[in-house]
Amino acid sequence: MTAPEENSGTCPVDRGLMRVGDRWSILILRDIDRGLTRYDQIRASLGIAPNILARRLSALVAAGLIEKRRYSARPPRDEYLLTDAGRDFLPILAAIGAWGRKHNGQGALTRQIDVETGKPIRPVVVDANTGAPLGSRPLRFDYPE
Amino acid sequence: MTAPEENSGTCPVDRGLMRVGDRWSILILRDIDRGLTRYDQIRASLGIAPNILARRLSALVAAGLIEKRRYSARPPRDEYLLTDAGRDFLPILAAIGAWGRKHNGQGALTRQIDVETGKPIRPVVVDANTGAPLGSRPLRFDYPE
DNA sequence: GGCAGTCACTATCATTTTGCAAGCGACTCG
DNA sequence: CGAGTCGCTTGCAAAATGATAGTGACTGCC
Repeated sequence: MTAPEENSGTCPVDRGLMRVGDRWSILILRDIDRGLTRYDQIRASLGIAPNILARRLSALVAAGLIEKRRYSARPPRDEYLLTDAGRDFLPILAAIGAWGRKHNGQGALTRQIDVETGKPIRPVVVDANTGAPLGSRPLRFDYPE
Repeated sequence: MTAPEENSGTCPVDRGLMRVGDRWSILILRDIDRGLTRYDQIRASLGIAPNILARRLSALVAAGLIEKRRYSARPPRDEYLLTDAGRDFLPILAAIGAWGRKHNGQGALTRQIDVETGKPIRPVVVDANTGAPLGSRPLRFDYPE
């Protein structure tokens, strides 16, 4: 993928997508969050080819979203854990999930439940300054320099 | 991309990614939101090859995220506009942008400004039930049937 | 009318990425 | 010792992507 021309490099969305980028990576993060931290667990869950999974995992490690940790020395076994950057990405997953449920959501779907209230969460993106959901107030773009 | 095995079809994240899926599509949505609604505007902004852009645009139309509208009959000219589903996706873009800024953000980056307050927005994903940012309270997954 | 120019593509072909299937090395368990 | 599990790698076919060139519909200008 070549570099953009006009808007080169100044878009934070592009910066974000450079690091996660494809569908498999995002589904892998979801699985690790669900507790599927081992290679074969993820492979079985996603039905992904082994070479592809290996490539995606090392790309995610290189991008700093997950890390590989040895949890057993004697059979040598590793698991993949989210880094801080990876954990920071999880709310976006939830927002994508809410969108998917709304616009593509026939049939039974998995949900996330708030443990304290017992209710399914309803992820919404808000502006932390005003508390208003994005889309409810007018915005403008601000381009640097 | 083949179908997942174990977790087949019940994940709303997967449902969402089926429709947007790749990096170009997401960058196209961003550009349309910025007001670049015409083919050549988007092509120049992204530096994308014309055949790829045409394919992505028709995929986004087929997925119901954008629509093609003729705004001039006499030179026949069309523009691409966001549908409701497409507009619903924009807050996720903002959240991805916030993540990109935080974890990959050296150099000047574009921002979105709240027109009323004049301040840059700070997108955060919260649970609409509790108002708490995701990640601040324990959650569990709930699988159907 | 003829010619240059714009816009929105399509066609062709090379390159890259993805994905299936098979195999492999380290180890455990019986 | 032999079968089985886990976490991959290798080889190769198929599909997607991307660079480049060209096309058709029109406008505007001599």
